[in-house]
Amino acid sequence: MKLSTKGRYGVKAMLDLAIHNSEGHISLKSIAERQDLSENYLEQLFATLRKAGIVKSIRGAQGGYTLAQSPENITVGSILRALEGSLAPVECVTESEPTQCERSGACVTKLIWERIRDRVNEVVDSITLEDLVDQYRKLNTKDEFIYYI
Amino acid sequence: MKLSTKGRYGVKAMLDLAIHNSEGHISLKSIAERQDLSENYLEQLFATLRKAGIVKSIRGAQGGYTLAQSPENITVGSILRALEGSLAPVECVTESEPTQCERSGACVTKLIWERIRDRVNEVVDSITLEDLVDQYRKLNTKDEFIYYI
DNA sequence: CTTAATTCCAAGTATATTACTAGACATTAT
DNA sequence: ATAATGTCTAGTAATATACTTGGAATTAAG
Repeated sequence: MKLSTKGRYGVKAMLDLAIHNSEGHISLKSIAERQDLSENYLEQLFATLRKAGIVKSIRGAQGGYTLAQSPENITVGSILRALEGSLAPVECVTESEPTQCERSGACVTKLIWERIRDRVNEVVDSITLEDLVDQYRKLNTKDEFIYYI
Repeated sequence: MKLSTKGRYGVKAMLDLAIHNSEGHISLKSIAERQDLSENYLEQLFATLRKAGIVKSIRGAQGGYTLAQSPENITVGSILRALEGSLAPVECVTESEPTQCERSGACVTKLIWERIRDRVNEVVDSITLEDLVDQYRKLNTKDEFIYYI
């Protein structure tokens, strides 16, 4: 039941981007350096995020990425689902195209997996990038800048 | 964020065992046949469940397994955590021995992972084998026996 | 116009994990 | 004595993860 690095790095990188959102285009290189992540690997994650309409890119020198929507409209859930796929704990309760077994109509354990799926989605869909930026600013006051993400 | 087959098969097999709990010792062979699982693989899962004190075994011919506690005292959470380890979505918020990074004291994303962990635990700890057996009996009335798990 | 900085794209790869299988041994009811 | 079980350890094929590599396309700045 672990998230992969895609989800973890993705949220971290998106929070970094949100924190610097007012500064124009942000390069992956700068995000990778600040967050100590592989730039090449981040490229793949941001390709996915771009296709999901969560970030916008500008190519060329001085190019980079910006949020495609304002931070209060980007949820952790949308980031995680873009990068990880459905957060359902088993295939058969995936929201979109569940691959149902022949017993799915009256499966007892399925009820457990659905409840887990729904609670997880509730949590991640209730937290926006704005919430995280606010938390970040509370923890990182200007006089003791420590940059925790 | 997927469960492995350990967790899925484990809950399935434990529900099967709970359903047949009144019939004495249940062999892995019979569980494997009814649930269409590998008997050898189930052995490994039940070795773990036995060490966790969730099932008891009787060796020799006509031996098998029984629940170590009554069904209302065995939660899905205890089964899943025995087989999968912590259900936390990332290592750093594992309940017992979290491997903390140097930033953990004031990490923003950590708050997300803790909330997911807590909601998942709430769900699985609130569902007992008795609940599942009840559900099962409702879905599988005697006159239309279909044995869905 | 050239260069450097960037995104974009497609493959390749080492490592780890998963989901088993295989086989030998120990125990016990019949 | 035998057959039916659980117990234990090791091996293994397939898959997924977490990247790396290399090159092409784009564009701001000098």
